[in-house]
Amino acid sequence: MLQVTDIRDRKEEMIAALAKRGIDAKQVLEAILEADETRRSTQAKLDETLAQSNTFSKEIGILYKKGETQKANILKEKTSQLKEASKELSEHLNTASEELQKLLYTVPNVPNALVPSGTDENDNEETFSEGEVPELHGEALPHWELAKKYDIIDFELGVKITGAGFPVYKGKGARLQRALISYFLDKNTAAGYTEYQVPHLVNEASGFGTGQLPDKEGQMYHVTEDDLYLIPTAEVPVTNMFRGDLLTENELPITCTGYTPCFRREAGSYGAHVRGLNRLHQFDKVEIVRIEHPEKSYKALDGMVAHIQELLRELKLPYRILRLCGGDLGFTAAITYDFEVFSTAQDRWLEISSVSNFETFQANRLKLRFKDSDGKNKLVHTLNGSALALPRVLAGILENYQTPQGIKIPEVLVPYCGFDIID
RNA sequence: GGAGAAAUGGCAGAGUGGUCGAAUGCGGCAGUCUUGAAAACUGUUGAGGGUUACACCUCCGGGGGUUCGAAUCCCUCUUUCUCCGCCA
Repeated sequence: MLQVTDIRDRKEEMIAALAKRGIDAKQVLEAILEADETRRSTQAKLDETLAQSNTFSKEIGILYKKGETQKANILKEKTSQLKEASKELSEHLNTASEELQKLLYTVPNVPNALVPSGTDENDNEETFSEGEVPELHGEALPHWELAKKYDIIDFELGVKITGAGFPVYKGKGARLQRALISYFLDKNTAAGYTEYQVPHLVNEASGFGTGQLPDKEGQMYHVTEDDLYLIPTAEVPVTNMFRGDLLTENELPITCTGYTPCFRREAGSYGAHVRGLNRLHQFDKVEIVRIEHPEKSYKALDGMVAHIQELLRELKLPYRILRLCGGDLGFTAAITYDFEVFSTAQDRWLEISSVSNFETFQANRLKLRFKDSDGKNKLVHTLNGSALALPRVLAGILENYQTPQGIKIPEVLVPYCGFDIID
């Protein structure tokens, strides 16, 4: 959620930046300013009325003590009238605040200066690529066929017990996945992130805090009986641990990592590209989250990018980094870098990480602040990234490491797996 | 799931209708003393909104109500604790 004070100060600048998303925000921002104006003037009137009635009430108390009931009764009458006025004003205030809130919820985050304008994924900017695409002997198989051949992932079994998009990992497949989780968590904690295990269901307030609600409601599984949501990413519970906090400057940065399964309804996203592990309703992910001083958040973002690069380098997977264009940028992000691994067998790039700086957009919803050196309360910047999303890394490994003898295990994972080939 | 108790400032803990935003203690901060530190003593110390700065408004778990006036009374929700039941 954008800050109204920001809109007041730099409306034109924001409109120009939002245009990179293909949005003309002029009208909405002006409507916000207007709604805010109404809200504030109503608040002022209400305060005034309450102040008057407070002083009267105090006087009444004093008059009663003196025994001057008649005078007190006159004041009582006056105060009753004020009370009615204040009731009306506070209703106005509520509607004005709701109106403002509703408008604010519709505006996505303002893209950072680095974000290219563009409408879809074709306009994303490749900023880096590294790693060798392996020479595959004979016919290279896609991972869903490899999974079957070596009996390590059973998609049909998942369909039987739950439905499409809920695979069952088996034997060395399950072990490889567990190895990856451990490896990622070890690397993240070694880089200074504190490991957390968090709930996999969250309440409504948490969904709002990180911006999944109300916009993407349809993407989360909703347990209506208890009004809880299955998390679509660890970002939600991890970031919300700090919801409403007022931190001291020296508590920053806060850095967390956590492994969780992620649940996504993916309503309406069926098609050619969703085979195998490419798109699932339930998948595992190790996430990193940072809560940063606003002046340091972009440096932190670079650090996260470098950290994820190291993971991919160690796994020896060919990858590239994209800077998302305005049109492809998520609602809450100011800037996002996507990491993609190339799969030779599928001849396509698979997204395995997405790293974003949300600046104050989430913090404003979360009311997550810190006290700066001047003693003023300021919103922090929040950032997060996948390190990494498991299924597509798994797919990348299966496809890129396949040999006639079997699937080799990346060297760094061998100690975690306890074997060096799947055959 | 059933029965009971509770929720107050960073923490502990008073306050049961009227100058209560809230006693007191601890902690924090500043000062005196000291070569320095500790101890002792003195002062200060909740948050949000608003204002150039004041004024002023709001906040005693959340929401609603009674009243001229609520931390205090009523309703409701949530959470915590104790006991019972069930259970990985």
